[in-house]
Amino acid sequence: MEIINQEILGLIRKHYPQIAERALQEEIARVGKVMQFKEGDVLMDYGSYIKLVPIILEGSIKVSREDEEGNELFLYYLQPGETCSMSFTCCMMNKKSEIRTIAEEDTTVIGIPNRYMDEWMSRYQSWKNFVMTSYDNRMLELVRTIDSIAFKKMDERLVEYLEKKAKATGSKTINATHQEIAYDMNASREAVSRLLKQLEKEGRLKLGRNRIELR
Amino acid sequence: MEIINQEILGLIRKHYPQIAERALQEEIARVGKVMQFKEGDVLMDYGSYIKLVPIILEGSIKVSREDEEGNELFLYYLQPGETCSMSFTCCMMNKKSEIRTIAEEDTTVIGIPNRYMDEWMSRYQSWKNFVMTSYDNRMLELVRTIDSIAFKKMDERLVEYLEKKAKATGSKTINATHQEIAYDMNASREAVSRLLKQLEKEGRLKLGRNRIELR
DNA sequence: CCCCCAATGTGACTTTCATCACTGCTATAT
DNA sequence: ATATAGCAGTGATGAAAGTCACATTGGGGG
Repeated sequence: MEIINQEILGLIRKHYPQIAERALQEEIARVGKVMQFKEGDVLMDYGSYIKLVPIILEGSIKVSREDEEGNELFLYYLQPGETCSMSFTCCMMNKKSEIRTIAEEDTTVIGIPNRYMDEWMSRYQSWKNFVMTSYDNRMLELVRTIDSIAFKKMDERLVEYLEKKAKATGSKTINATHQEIAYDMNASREAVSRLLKQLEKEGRLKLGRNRIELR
Repeated sequence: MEIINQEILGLIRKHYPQIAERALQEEIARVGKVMQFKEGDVLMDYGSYIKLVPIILEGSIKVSREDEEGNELFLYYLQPGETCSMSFTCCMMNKKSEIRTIAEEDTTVIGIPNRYMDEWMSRYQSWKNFVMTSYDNRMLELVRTIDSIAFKKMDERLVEYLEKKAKATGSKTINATHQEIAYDMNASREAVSRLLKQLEKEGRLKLGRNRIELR
């Protein structure tokens, strides 16, 4: 007999109030596999198959996309209370991953084996709602990403990027090189550097080596 | 007592083989409201609320996004056998629409009142799978749209656009002005004209007034 | 403490595309 | 048949951002 991990149960209750059924909470704590990732760890890469859907308990996960030539583009962050919608069907239909997920900071997730995904959909109202809402939130996030790259100039996009990154890590200080930011935005390092300098002149942030302090 | 529309039932069986349960097929035909749209009709606009989820039987629907300043961007087409995932939660949670959908050609859809959406999810395995797969396909489509605008230049994007449009209408001849194409791509008319001319020089298409013939 | 190297800053030039201003074409309604 | 309005072609110019080349800087390891 498996023992319910009380700590996990507490984290689920804290971050997933929308998962109301006690029986479901307990089932998640019982069958879910707790996984810890260090900053920079790759959870999922292009073309990889996954068997567990990650439900995020602590930390944050960066989701990005890469084309054939290796150009990369940051899509969005996943935070506690969220899950990777891309994984659902990936899991359920045994499809290859279309995205890459990397731990933005030290992160704890609970992996749900895919057979439960499906079973719970029929059995628990709140699980079904959770899954549906997750899909919808991700769609909306993707549409906002499209807005950004289709309608906005680099300076606006950069500000958005920095704000999202700050929010994801919960700190006004961002640790990243201009080159890393440029990769995420699919831009050139020089352009990012010049725009950051401009933002510093406007007093909106302060630059340091490997460090950006937002106001 | 309502009568099952045999024609609708036939169309459902034809375009939605994945909806296997006979009882579900019949229920769709019974409670669904058949709606006809003419080319150019707006099914759903920004900020509008919808009460019916459209399941496409015939024709095709153009889905696009507009920003605050009125810049527009084509996202993807919906075809028979597909549904508007954006509508699910829009419907179920009474949210405003984030997108605009326009009939690309004369189109027949069957509208499912939202209370059934939810009920069927628990009751019919194939409906649940259909909904989940739809979400996933749309996500993938959005990611491909992102690839396009983030990684590709106008010429490639234009070719992709033309190919999608031809596929959606099932014809190698596209009826559209350069201005309309420019709107969809969030580009300038002149740029579209010049690139089309270039493609014509390369022998990849033939230009006419309001008309583009693909090879 | 100094060296080294990765990170950052900067100028010059190019490419892509938008914008503007105008010309010319073609279908159709009177 | 002609006027006209919407469509399409074209050149000039400019802005945004990429690319290349190189200078400068600052922090950690020897």
